[in-house]
Amino acid sequence: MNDVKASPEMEWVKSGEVRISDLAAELGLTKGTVSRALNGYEDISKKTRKRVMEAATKRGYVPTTQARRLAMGLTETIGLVLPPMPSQPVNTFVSEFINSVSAALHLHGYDLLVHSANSEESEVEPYRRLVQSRKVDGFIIFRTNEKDPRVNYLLNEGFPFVTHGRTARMAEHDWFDIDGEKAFRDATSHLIKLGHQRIGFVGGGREFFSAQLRLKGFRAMLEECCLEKVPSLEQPGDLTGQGGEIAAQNLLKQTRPPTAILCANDATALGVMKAARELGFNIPEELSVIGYDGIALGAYIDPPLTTLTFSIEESGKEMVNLLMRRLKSPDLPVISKLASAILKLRGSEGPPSSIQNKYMENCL
Amino acid sequence: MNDVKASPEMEWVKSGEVRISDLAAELGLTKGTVSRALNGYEDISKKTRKRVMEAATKRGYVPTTQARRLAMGLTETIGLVLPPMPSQPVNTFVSEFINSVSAALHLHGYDLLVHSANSEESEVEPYRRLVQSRKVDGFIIFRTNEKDPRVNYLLNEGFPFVTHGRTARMAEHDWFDIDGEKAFRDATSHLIKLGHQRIGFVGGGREFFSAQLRLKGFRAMLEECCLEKVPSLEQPGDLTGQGGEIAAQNLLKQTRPPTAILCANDATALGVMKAARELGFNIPEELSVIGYDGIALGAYIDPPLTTLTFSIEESGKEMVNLLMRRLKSPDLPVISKLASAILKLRGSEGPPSSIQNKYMENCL
DNA sequence: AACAATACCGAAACCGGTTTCGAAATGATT
DNA sequence: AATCATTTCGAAACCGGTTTCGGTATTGTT
Repeated sequence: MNDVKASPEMEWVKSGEVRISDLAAELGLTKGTVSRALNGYEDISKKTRKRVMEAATKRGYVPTTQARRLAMGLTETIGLVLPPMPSQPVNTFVSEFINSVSAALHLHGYDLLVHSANSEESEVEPYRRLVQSRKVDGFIIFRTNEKDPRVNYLLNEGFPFVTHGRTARMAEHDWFDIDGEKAFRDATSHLIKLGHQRIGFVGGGREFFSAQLRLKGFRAMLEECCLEKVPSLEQPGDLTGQGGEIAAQNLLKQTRPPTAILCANDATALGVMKAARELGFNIPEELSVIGYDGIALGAYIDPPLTTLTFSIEESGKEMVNLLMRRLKSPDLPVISKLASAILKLRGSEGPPSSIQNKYMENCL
Repeated sequence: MNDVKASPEMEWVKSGEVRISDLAAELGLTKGTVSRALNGYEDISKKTRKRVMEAATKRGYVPTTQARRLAMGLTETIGLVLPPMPSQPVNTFVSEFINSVSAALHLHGYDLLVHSANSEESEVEPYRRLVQSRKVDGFIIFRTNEKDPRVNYLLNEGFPFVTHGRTARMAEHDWFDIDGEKAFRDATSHLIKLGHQRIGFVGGGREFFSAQLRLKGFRAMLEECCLEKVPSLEQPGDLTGQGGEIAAQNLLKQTRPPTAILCANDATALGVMKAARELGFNIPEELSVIGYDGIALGAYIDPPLTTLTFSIEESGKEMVNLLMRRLKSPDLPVISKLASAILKLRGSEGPPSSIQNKYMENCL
């Protein structure tokens, strides 16, 4: 509580108007001595240290960040570049992620610099600028692609960073990810146990590594349960609601539509549900839908969206931990952390309708 | 296109390894001269300037930001503190807002520092820290309260900032806001023209100035259309889905429930719709619902949510413009900008059912 | 009491830029 | 060719801190 008392006689003290040289002059010391006193050097007598610290708090001295950082040769700042936003209906992830990253960084005395990507220029340009102008010490990267130019650039530069999501070069950099493969194995298994035999999948573009892994988990569980892989039931998407709509139409207009659809994310799932409604499919009676992301809003739609959820706060924290470790000792071997998503049942899935079930039995 | 050619012979040049003194030495000049040459001072001959600039681009020289800022006595950084997030289902506003603010700042050569608020400490503490350590030149504040401690603190300090939303002291600071009053006049008028006579309202807490203004618009239009103000039809909320649910239950369990409900934001509207479904009200046949925020996701639910929408991108841009103006000339009179929201009809509203309508006529 | 060891602080360099001031070189003027 | 005005650049201070190094003053040892 270094609050300046608001006594009437005391004129208002503007914050941060006092410099280290002012303090030094006032105390009859040199600024070097003041600096060492405040930073806990051992070669300062307890008496002077006390004198200095008291004067510092009394005068409300706070070192100028820019100067300190210049002298120490670091920025204590981490960069986060927002990928250009295609009209994604549900960007709740981004703000929560920023929030948790920022909070975690703060614990280490670091700041978060948020930069937006200009969609007209190269994807790596913002990174290049931030590196060259030495505005940041490291990066937090999310929404990785399998072959990610940002990762390539930073690896080439030898610049510290951590990704949220794996990449083709994941052996060369620290990363944090959600085990989407396992998540989709779980979700697929859940549907199969409910009795579903024809399960559709709406993925993300080939460029999204995580979406590929989710597809992989889906396929793996199908195979494990001896269900044949039907190519027409695997539809590509783009992780948006619109993409979900289109994919759902492709799936549901087939002569033998699936009784359940797994979606690579919640936005896609919302699009799928919309298309399903419009085509007259009741959810979950005639069609089960499961998403991925755990957006809170999924609980408010009808029926509430069953989804795979994970802790964004944990993601942020873990990534910051990885990055801080890397900054402290750049030569440590790369490490990674895989967290798991859990299936949050909310009601958009259920057993397939008996009619379809019988139909299926006849076919097999 | 200052890209380093990736010719095989050329060894990879790490970015930002060359300092201004290196350049100066290489050119046989002093760093002062190099600095002035690069910054377009008139007292440098065209020949030397050309020589310097060529050497700079060739060697990939980019001035170290920290040093430049220290020397020039500014941070070129704007702070944005994320308010502690209550479990708001739809935070899409925040990320879009950050994105647009960041992009706009970048055009002016400014960076965006995002800080998260620790809910355990005072609301102004993050601001105080950023001001005292001189990490930012100004602030972007959003989600203002009528009596806002952050605004009080910064006004007291004489520190530049712009708010998104009005406050009790709006005459003393620059602000940008959406005309929520007019927006709710429009929405109310729309419902009345559809034939609604009993219209419910779910607001935000008293602390949210903007929510109060929306209520004001609602009341004004009721009065203008000679509809009596029914206190029980005005329910408080907290701008969350849960708050919407509770408020809707209070409204719909009344003996004469409203035929339409206006909500202070979309999150609330989603909660209202959920509660309405659970109580057996069909939307929009038996109950019209209108929200505010224009979240894209509203288009994917059933029925699609009619809402008042505005451009977040414009908000960000305008606020940055106001702030830049303030930084450039601190003594200019305060100005403000009011943008308008437009009613986006998507289907969650319609004429009241005839039965209720007749019932109303009897009563009047 | 003389000497070595230690505690404590001042002086100065440094981080990497910007900006002011003055001097030297150049050009123009008569 | 001498004088004055300009052009052009070097020197140095400065921004506000941190850190190294060395010199006193003090303490401890015999």
